[in-house]
Formats: sequence, structure tokens, C-alpha cells
Amino acid sequence: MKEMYPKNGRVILHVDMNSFYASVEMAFDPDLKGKAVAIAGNVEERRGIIVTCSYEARKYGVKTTMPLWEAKKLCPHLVVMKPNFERYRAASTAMFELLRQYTELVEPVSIDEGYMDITESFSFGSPIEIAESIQKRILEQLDLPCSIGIAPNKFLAKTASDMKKPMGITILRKRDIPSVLWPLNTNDMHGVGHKTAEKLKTIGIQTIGDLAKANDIQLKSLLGINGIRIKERANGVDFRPVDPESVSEFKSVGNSTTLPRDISNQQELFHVLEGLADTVSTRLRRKTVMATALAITIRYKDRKTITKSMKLLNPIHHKEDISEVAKHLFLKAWNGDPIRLLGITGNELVDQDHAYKQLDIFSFEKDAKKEPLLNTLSNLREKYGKNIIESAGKHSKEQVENVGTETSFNKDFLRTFPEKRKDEH
DNA sequence: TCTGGGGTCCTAGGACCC
DNA sequence: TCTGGGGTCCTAGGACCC
Repeated sequence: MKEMYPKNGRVILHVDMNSFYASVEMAFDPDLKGKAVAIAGNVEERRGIIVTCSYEARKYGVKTTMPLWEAKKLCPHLVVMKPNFERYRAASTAMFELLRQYTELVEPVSIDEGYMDITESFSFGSPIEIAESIQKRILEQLDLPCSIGIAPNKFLAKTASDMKKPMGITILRKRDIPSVLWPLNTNDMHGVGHKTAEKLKTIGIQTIGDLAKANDIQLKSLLGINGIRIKERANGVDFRPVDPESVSEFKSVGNSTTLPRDISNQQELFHVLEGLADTVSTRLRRKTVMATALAITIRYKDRKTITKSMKLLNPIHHKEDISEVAKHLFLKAWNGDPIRLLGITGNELVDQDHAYKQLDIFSFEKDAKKEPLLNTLSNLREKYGKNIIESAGKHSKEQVENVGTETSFNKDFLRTFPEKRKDEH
């Protein structure tokens, strides 16, 4: 089996859990086995959609992202459940622990799938023996089905795991590419969605094989750097390493909600924002990070979606601060129309300890940690116009100190200000 | 009475700097 | 006699994925 791969080639597995949420519910309550089960968001409200469904439900045409009412029409006896994320997280943790018994090189990509680099794991057997062992043990120990792809890189492994569901094991070798990969339509490719597939059609590219042979210049002008990348993938080229650390390097934390009805009353909307800020605050703290930038999302009833974002002078994680900045952004973005969805996202996250250390360097007030940091850029902008650095520079010393007492911002601000200016030349 | 909620990455224009 | 060519940062929006 080993000589199947080039001497210095890698062996990558992609482990993909089959209809994960529904399978976890069935493992939890075996009475559900064999039934048409669907997990749906917003079950008791309108606009619920199918998040995952069992293979029995799929037989009736029920699909992921389908509106709930439509799924019920197709399958009247559908068992609809709300998601139990704690259960799924627990199952996910157990699954990844099992994978790590074969190698440390395990990269979770989402709650229900991950890559493994088993190039050095030959002591556990051939790649296919390892895949069989993993699949069998996940089924026996967790009562959960999965599909596994075996290939020389991530893209091909991911493609392979998708080819046989449920409970498949598929090997995709480089030499299989022309016969297996190339006949497929481009939008079957991971990384090519509806829009890209449509664009590709305009230059006569329908299949992955067409893409593999496409003209670089034309692709680049049509799709930018992504055009080149998907062409490489279509040729089975993908050098991305399996990175076990990537999972802990999250870059944003957000919360959004579709309102039970479209709302245009500002007080109600503010109340929603406060709830979202509370959730984001809790999630930030749980991850012991703070946000250095904040964004809000507004979706109107015609589904037009806009975002408004802002970088902050200091990292925040208190709900009061998040709420305040979010409302500020909201008022700048909202055109007064009825709103369907609101969201808040914290971006440019920094480690909490690191954030406090920075405050210490600026010899921040001793009680700074007790009081919410009402010293965001938005406050200062509201008081002193849009360019706080410039306008503050024109204030007298007393005025600047006034800013400080009102916003508990003074020392930080005064020390940061001169450093912001680069040397003249 | 169509289309949730969690994310990542990329692009493009304007401001600003040297 | 009004104007170049880098570069970074910020913001908005789009595409994609599970």
C-alpha cells in the first residue's frame, strides 16, 4: 500500500461525519434511528430552515437550508428538533480525541470534519487500514457514521470523502484525476460556488476538466487570484499543510438573529442589539479575548444586507462597551427601513492578558478593570468630530484633559497620540 | 407569505505617508 | 505651470463553506 504514494508524498485523510447533528441525536436517543429526523433553527417561529437531516428524511427530498414549512410539506411525519449544541460539541471533542490517537497532525475544520496527516503513522498500518480502523471505532464507540477520503493532499482528500456517503472510504490518487475529477461540474468543487460557476460558464468552462486546462490570464482577469488557485486544485495541486494550531486561531466572534418579525422601532432594535452584545461579550470572555474592531450587520426585509465596522483604540469585551459601539454604528448605517436581521461581530481579537498588559504600560487608572472601558473611538468621535487625532491636536491641554475625565481615557490617549505621528521627512 | 447562524478569505477604493 | 510611485491602514461588500 505504501508504494502507492511517491516517496516524499504525503498521505492525508479527510474525516467527514455524516449528517452529524441528526446522527448525534440518534445516538443519544436510539428510538429516532430509522426515522426521518431534521434539525432546524427557529423551529417555533417562521423562517426556520433545515440545518441537517437524516438520510431517511433525504429520501423525501428534504435538504439542508430548505425552509421548514417546505420540508414538512414533502415529509409530513418529519421529526423536527432544535439543535443541542452541547451534545454536538461533546461528540465532536470525543471524535477528535480518537483521531489524535493516530497522529498529532489533526486539523479540525468545523465541528464535524477534520484533516489528518498520516504520512508518518505507518506503525498503525496502511492508509486504508487506518481509515477502516477510525471509521469502525467512531461507529462502535460513539455510534456515529462517517466518510473518509484518502489522498496526497487536502483538496483531493476532501473531494474523496464526499464521494461515498454514508460510511464510505474513498482513495483518490493523482492518476485518478482525469477519469474521476474532470468529468464533474465545476460547482461540485470545494471552493467553487454558484457565482463562480456561473462566471466560469461565460468563458466556456463547465467541467473541472475544462478548468484544469483553462487559460491563466483569462482566469485571473475573471476571478483574480482565486482563478489560479481553483485551476491548480482542478489539476490536483494543493500544498496546504495540515495545521493542528489553526483551530485555536479564531479571528472573529459574532452573534446575529433573524427577528420574529420585521422591526423599525428604534427602541426595540436597541434592545435586540443589547442582547446580541451580551452574547458576544460572553463568548469573548469564554475565549479570553477582546475585540479591537467591531462590526454590525443589518439585513432589511428585501434581504439587502449592509455592514458597518469600526476599528477601536482599545480592545473591548464588556457588554456595555460592545452595546454602545454597536448602537453608534447602527445609527450611522440604518436608513429607517424595517429590519429583518441584526448582528454584532467582534474582530481583530487580542488575548485578554495581552490587552490588560497594554493598559498597564500606559499606567491606566487602577480601577480601570472594574469600570467598563467607555473610552472607545466612537465616544471621542461623537464629541469631537470624525478625526479625533487631528481635532484633539488642536485642543488646549485643559480641553484634552477634560476628554480624559469624561471618558477615563486621558493617559492612554495622551501617550498614544504623539506616537501616532510618524517622523516628518 | 423562501432562504439561519457561525465563520474565513479576498477585493477594491480612499486616506494618508514617504 | 499640480504632480509619480511606492506602501499601509481602514472600511464595505462579496463569495464561499459548514
